[in-house]
Amino acid sequence: MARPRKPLLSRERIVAAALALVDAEGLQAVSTRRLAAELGVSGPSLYNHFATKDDILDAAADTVIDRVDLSVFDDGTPWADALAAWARSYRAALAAHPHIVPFLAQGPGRRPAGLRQADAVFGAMVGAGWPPAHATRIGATMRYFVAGSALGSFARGFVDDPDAYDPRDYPHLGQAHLLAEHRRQVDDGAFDTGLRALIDGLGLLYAEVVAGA
Amino acid sequence: MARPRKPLLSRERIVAAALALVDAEGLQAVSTRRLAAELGVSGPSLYNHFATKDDILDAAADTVIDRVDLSVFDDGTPWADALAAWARSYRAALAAHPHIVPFLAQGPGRRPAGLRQADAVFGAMVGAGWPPAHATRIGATMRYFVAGSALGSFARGFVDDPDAYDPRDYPHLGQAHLLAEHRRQVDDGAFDTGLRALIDGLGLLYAEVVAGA
DNA sequence: ACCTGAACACCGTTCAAGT
DNA sequence: ACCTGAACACCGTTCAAGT
Repeated sequence: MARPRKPLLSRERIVAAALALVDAEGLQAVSTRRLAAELGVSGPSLYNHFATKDDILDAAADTVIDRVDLSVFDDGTPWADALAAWARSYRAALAAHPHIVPFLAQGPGRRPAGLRQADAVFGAMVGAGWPPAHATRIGATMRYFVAGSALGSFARGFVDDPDAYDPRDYPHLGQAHLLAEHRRQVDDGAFDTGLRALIDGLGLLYAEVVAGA
Repeated sequence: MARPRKPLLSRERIVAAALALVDAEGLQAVSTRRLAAELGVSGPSLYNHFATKDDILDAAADTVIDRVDLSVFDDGTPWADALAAWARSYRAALAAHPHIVPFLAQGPGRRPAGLRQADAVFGAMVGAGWPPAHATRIGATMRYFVAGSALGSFARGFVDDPDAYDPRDYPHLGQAHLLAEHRRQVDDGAFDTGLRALIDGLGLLYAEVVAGA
């Protein structure tokens, strides 16, 4: 049919279809031909709107990050509570699209939402009295923890096959295979415990660096 | 030449060559044909020793994790110091092979070293008096943080092209493009700050959960 | 400007054939 | 048992051709 009078595709439609496909069938289901088929066009058509396949996935990942709630950094919430609320919103945004997390992990790429996030955290921490160098590190630290927990949690977990390991090799993990079942609870618990420890630890540092001196 | 009298390949040789190739040229340089060429054989030969390409990369990743020093969990080091030493050794092991980190992030797969690690941490924390549920969470929390920081640090960082973002979009990150340059320092600082906060926060929790009650 | 089919240079993996 | 070349069913991407 060659060129239609009204474009069949748009960046928005492509990104939405890519994210839907990732959600439904996982990252490896996304090939340019498959994605194009999903959109009712042929493979090369996508290259009229994006330079590469990775750019498409970057844009999809950006829409995920863009749903993270940053309003707590702007509404007078105390810094420690704001960090905790942000971390929970961040985790929830990733949990809503677990299959794209491993792609996100491959590097920030060209994703403006990540920068907006870094900017909001940095501004709020400096506003709360943290020295700029600390503000940068705090934002990064929280990202590390949330990203790491998302990977550990949502990326497929421990081997489900109990025969995969001999309990004698892991004296303390006698029922380790149960972890596959109870994984979600372990992960949620670890996230809560770690988040609390991080925030409390930063509170101690704040007393020393900002309130003290 | 068909079958040689002495095998040309072994799992060890394949894994070593795979890790060397990942280190030298990155994950995407590893194709079965390329890896086989590096070993002086043809592509399909690898399938006599591994079922899939991912199994090869899993084995390579396992050798990386296997270099993490777990001795601090067995030599009477106080639990908090042991956790910190382990985290630093873990980070150092990943930093030595930065290009394999994104693969590691795709899930634990079949990597016994990861289980040995979880077992050692769990055993030491329980030995220090932590309730088992907490011991599990602490191990996971630390893994989240180290893995997240490795991804944030070693996976290629912020966009290096200053034109990629308009400073007006990120009011607090005026010289954000400098982050590319100073990234290593920021990452190391964030790791130190985060690790300290985590350990200190866990210390508070310990006082409440174990020492108190 | 935006879509198409054909084509290029790859992939991971299977398999029959060789020793 | 362990290697080979040929083959299958794919890839991401380019490009000339069509409107």
